[in-house]
Amino acid sequence: MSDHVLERIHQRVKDAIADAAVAAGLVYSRDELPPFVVEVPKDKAHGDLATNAAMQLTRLAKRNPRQIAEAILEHLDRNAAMIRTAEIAGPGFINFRLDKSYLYPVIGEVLRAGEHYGRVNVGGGRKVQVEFVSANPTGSLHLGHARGAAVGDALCNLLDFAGYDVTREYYINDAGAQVTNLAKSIEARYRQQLGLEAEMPEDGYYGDDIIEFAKELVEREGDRLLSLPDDERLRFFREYGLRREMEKIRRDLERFRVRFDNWFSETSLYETGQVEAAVEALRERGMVYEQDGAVWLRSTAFGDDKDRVLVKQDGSYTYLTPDIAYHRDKYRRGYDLLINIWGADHHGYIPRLKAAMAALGHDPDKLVVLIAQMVSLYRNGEKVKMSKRTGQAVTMEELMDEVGVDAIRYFFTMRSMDSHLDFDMDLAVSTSNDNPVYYVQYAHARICSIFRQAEEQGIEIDHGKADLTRLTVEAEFDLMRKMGELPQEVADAAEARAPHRLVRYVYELATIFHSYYKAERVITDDREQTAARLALLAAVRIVIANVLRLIGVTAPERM
RNA sequence: GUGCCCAUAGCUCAGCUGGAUAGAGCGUUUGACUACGAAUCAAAAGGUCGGGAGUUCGAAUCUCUCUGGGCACGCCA
Repeated sequence: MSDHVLERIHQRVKDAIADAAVAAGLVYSRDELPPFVVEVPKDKAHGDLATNAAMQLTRLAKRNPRQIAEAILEHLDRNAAMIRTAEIAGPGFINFRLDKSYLYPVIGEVLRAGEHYGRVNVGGGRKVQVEFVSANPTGSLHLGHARGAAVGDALCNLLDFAGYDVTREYYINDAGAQVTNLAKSIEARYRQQLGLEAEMPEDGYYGDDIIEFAKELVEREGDRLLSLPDDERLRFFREYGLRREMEKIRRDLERFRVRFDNWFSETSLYETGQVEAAVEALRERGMVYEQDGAVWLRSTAFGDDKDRVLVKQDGSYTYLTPDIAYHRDKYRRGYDLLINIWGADHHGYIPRLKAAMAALGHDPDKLVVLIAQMVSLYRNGEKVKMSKRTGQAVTMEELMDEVGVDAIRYFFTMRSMDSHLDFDMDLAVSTSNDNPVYYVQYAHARICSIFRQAEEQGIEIDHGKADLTRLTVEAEFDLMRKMGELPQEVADAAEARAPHRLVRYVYELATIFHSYYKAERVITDDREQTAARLALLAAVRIVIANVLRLIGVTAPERM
């Protein structure tokens, strides 16, 4: 039994239908009933609640849906669930109208729960780890990372709100060839800053950040580094580069309001011998073989299209091997669920990683990889090209400077991960009426404004005393119903791992509010009605603020 | 060639664990500021849900197939 108002009433209606179906002889017992839903119909003309029960029963009862619906209605106990009218519609839906007073308790529930309103426990305290962003420390975070950060953090907030025990993790690829490349890139830039001839390495990093680091080094160290022995110099650039890149990444993410619980270093896997141990573990399980001087993983035995090399001919590991060790470590840390958020360009990597986990004897279904599709940036109506070679890319920092964190997070969270996203700079920057971020925030600010007004007029605010039956306007019931749906919305969005649903929800709530605000005056001479309306809006304000918080957007009191 | 994602209004996208007349924003057109904030509201026009076949009481949603686009297919990372 749920402790949320709306779910309770849904359940009562559902029980009444089930009892009626038994009483009508459609089934012998409630256990035999096929699954059916009681939900708020999309079209308000269809009443407060509707059920597809009659349609679901067609096969079992061997009658047409409308006849079944009639039989159910004949035996329905309307008093049990505040049902005023029940009628058959369309192909066999039963539409219910309830005594509107069933919605009033929503307000009290929201006001009591406050910032916790909407919290549910579908997660049951299960431990879930979400790994996201995990950008290589070889350059600045850019647009794609920003999407991963926004969606990942919103998903974490959502899962937490849905009753999961969430850990946010960032995997730092601070070992491997790309870090050597970083060191060489910095060295080349350093020499260039000193006015020397220097070629960038083959797969060098061309970002402005690297040039900045080189300038810093010239200022601080002069040309001293040139005289260091080769290996020592490279190590210096490597460590300096890693440190500075990670500092910048942490700073950008902090500013983006994303905080990680763990920063997991790839290097640490080598230091603790876990990479070797992972290969050994696979070997013991008979999952590897040697061929052409390399060590191969039998990933085809677990659904991959080809076997994968773990140890190259030259004795070094492939990119996959430490990643296997890393995910093996995750499994061993005892999470119930592991979620990775990756960019679409890595999706081909999923089968081999899952195969490796299966080869280690882990349940591959515990690892869920969510793919966020690519982002295209538009500016002045034109697509902005991004190039790794020339270092041309819009960084997350520039984006935050130009657009602001609220707008970026809202825009990236509002779309499904599955869809390619066109990020329109001009729209996101605009403070005009076509920017949906402000639409929702404005609703919140407007409510705050009403309360400031009430305070100025010396109106006593005590929501507990308010007579809610003074709320009789249609839009008021719409607001209550919408607020009452939040717990279910959170549960559904969490189950679907779809934070963008929250954005949709809060936008719709804001729409109902704006419309209501325009049509009805809150503060009037009618003190009783004013008190009731203030109680309602206090609740709406809480719900908007809660959902905005989940998607990482602020709820300003004035704008 | 193979795999994954996508195709819904002029544009950008929801809706996809099957349900009623397919929705929203932008853009277009028409209205609303002498009352709590017009970053707002009211209304209109706009659709063969990429094509075809199948599954069933019912398909934008599930299956197959074709077309078109994106991304991947290394002893790179």
